[in-house]
Amino acid sequence: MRENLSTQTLGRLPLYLRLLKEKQNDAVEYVSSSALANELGLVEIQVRKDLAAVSSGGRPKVGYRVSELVRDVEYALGYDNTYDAVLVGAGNLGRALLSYGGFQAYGLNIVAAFDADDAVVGETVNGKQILPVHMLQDLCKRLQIHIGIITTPAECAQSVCDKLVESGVIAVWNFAPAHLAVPAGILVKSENMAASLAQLSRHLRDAMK
Amino acid sequence: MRENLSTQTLGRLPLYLRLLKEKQNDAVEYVSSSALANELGLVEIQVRKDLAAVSSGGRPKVGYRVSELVRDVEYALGYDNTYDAVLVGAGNLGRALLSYGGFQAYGLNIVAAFDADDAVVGETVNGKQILPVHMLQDLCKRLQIHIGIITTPAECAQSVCDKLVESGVIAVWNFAPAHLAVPAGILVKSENMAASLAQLSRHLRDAMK
DNA sequence: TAGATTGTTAATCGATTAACAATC
DNA sequence: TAGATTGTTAATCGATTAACAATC
Repeated sequence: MRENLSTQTLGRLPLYLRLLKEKQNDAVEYVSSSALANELGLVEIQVRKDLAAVSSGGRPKVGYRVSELVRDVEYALGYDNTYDAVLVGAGNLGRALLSYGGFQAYGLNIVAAFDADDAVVGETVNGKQILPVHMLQDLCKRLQIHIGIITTPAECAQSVCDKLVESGVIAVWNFAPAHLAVPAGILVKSENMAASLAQLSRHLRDAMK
Repeated sequence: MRENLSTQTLGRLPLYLRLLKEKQNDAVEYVSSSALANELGLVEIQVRKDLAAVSSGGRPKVGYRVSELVRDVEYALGYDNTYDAVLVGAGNLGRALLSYGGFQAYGLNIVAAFDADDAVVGETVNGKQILPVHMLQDLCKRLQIHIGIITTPAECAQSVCDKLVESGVIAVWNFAPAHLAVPAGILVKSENMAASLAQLSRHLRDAMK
């Protein structure tokens, strides 16, 4: 059970977790690497490597204990803690994330949203108030918010990011199609839907001809 | 200008494109690899490698012609064609994607949505009708839809995917947290928000102690 | 014991980075 | 010409895969 996981391994852990919880529901006690690999479209040796990185291991001939694996994977994913977050930019995407609610399971709790547009300020989405953006910094500091979600247009993303960092945010989840520059020690994770779309488009073009 | 791009390179192309278009707006004619690298937080040699893979190249001492690069990158991304798509699962996330509208710029046109819940069937989101899911296959075949977007709960994702593939869809954009098995030749691109969240959670936990 | 399954060590593969040559 | 910038070839690095040993 190492401390440092590769980004690749970390990215596969949620897939394992979902499947493991399904097994748990079905009262399955042990699972083998080949079973997991099969259901997830991976190769078994990769599954073993990944699991070895986060868990204390399985038993030859028996496999891995599901309950143990669930616990270890959840710990590795950081889902054992819950963190408060703010969201900036209450447009379509921002509202969708506010409404979604499923993030709780991942340890993320959005406490408030902010927008620069007075027309939407004051609204409530899924029990979360949309506040004017000038209140952003004060609230982050007061509530000691450490995660910021950016769903603004690309033009505002950097300045919003700067404000968040200034107010104590150390992890930024960025949905704006912009590169964000941050000081060392701050993590920016950008969702890159354009990249996914590009893969789809190319596949289609190649398949069509 | 090769035909086969690595997934990594493909993933960076949208970042270049956004920046290049900004330059174009500002009437900048030439740009160097170091300028691009700087603004995107990359190293210049990587920028040159990426651009070499999609464009016929720049001029020493001058740099790359912005207009040429925009054209070549767009082509590489497959944004020169527009493809019709259907969306299945008109929940929070599904509606958000329907409303978003920004996908047009990436060559994606969502023509209709489907849902299993009669309560939402008949509604219109952003001019797009929500149809009952039993009409899915017929419509896909009739309109020759080749892209399917899955925003259902995880439990339904595989069966929806099967239906899409049966009806001629060859590229699937999957937002459900589930692994989808498909025949050879079909591309599944899964958005993995849980993986991003895991990175944020871990960073926070590490930073906190 | 034999066989299934995990875990470790080595080999391969691909992407990134470095060094340097080519060019305007 | 000199210097800046691109492009190519080689080295490094990390992740995946393969071979095989350990274990129940």
